Amino acid sequence: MPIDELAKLRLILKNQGHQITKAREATFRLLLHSEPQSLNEILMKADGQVDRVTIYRNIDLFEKLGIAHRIYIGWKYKIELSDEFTGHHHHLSCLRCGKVIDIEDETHIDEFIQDVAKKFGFQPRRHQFEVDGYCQDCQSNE
Amino acid sequence: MPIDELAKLRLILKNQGHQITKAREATFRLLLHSEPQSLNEILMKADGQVDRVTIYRNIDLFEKLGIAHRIYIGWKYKIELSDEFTGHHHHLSCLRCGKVIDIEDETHIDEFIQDVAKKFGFQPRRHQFEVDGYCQDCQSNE
DNA sequence: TCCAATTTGCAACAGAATTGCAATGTTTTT
DNA sequence: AAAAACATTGCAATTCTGTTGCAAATTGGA
Repeated sequence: MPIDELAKLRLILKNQGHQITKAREATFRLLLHSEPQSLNEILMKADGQVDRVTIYRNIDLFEKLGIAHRIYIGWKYKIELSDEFTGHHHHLSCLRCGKVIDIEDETHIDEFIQDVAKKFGFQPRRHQFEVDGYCQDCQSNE
Repeated sequence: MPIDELAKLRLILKNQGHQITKAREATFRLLLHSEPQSLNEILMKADGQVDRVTIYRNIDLFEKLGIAHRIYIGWKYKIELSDEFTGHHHHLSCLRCGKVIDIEDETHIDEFIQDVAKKFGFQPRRHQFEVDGYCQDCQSNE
């Protein structure tokens, strides 16, 4: 029984006092079940169904509501749905072919954050961890 | 006896077949002994000594040669000289006051990267790790 | 269904980064 | 040390990315 992701979206919007609109659902669908995408890729896929500006605005809103967030891969950022929809994870991104591998083990990272936070009296809120390199396929013909 | 950073720069440029120019040295000096800076901050500091475009181009070159690199803090990116000049490290950045704390212990992170890389046959080249949260001073009056 | 409030799309704008090219500076060769 | 060969710079113009103002359309609630 797959959870209805759209229902979740509607719930979040409603609970936070925002309207449920076609454009928002469409924007959400552009992100759903997809690798992290650049804004440009998203705009391409949208191709006029939803206006450029509206997509920007709705993704901003999604970020504010914690529905989506940016990750930084190589030079650029990409958008992906947030932990609630995809589970918290990090990425290995290939510098050559651009492939993105999701990685999930948090143990080491959490440990590390705890250590460091304690040392500096810092209160961590979120973290970002990205590894760039070459994927199996791209190592030979690098 | 402090290492002459400029000499190091010249060596790298020369070895890779690039010219040593006033503009490149000036651009380098803008980065030296400084917190990570936004491109804008760099352009301000440069203030016409070196042309905007030239700074863009030289920082690109520095990135390609591994002399400098971008880090992402909050939404924006900043430029800093790379490990060879500053030592590899990560950052705790305060979401409220913007303060950046450098952190250095790598043990946990390196371990983790080794584990994961092995699992996926991935060849890591560089990694990025940023923690956002609230620094000691900003926790009370958050 | 009607009204108030929010959201959307368009057009215009602003800022960041890139490109083409002539002028300049750097390196190599003699 | 001068000339030739090549790389780099600065400027103007352009492209790309993201934002703003506002009228028209859509949404949610009575």
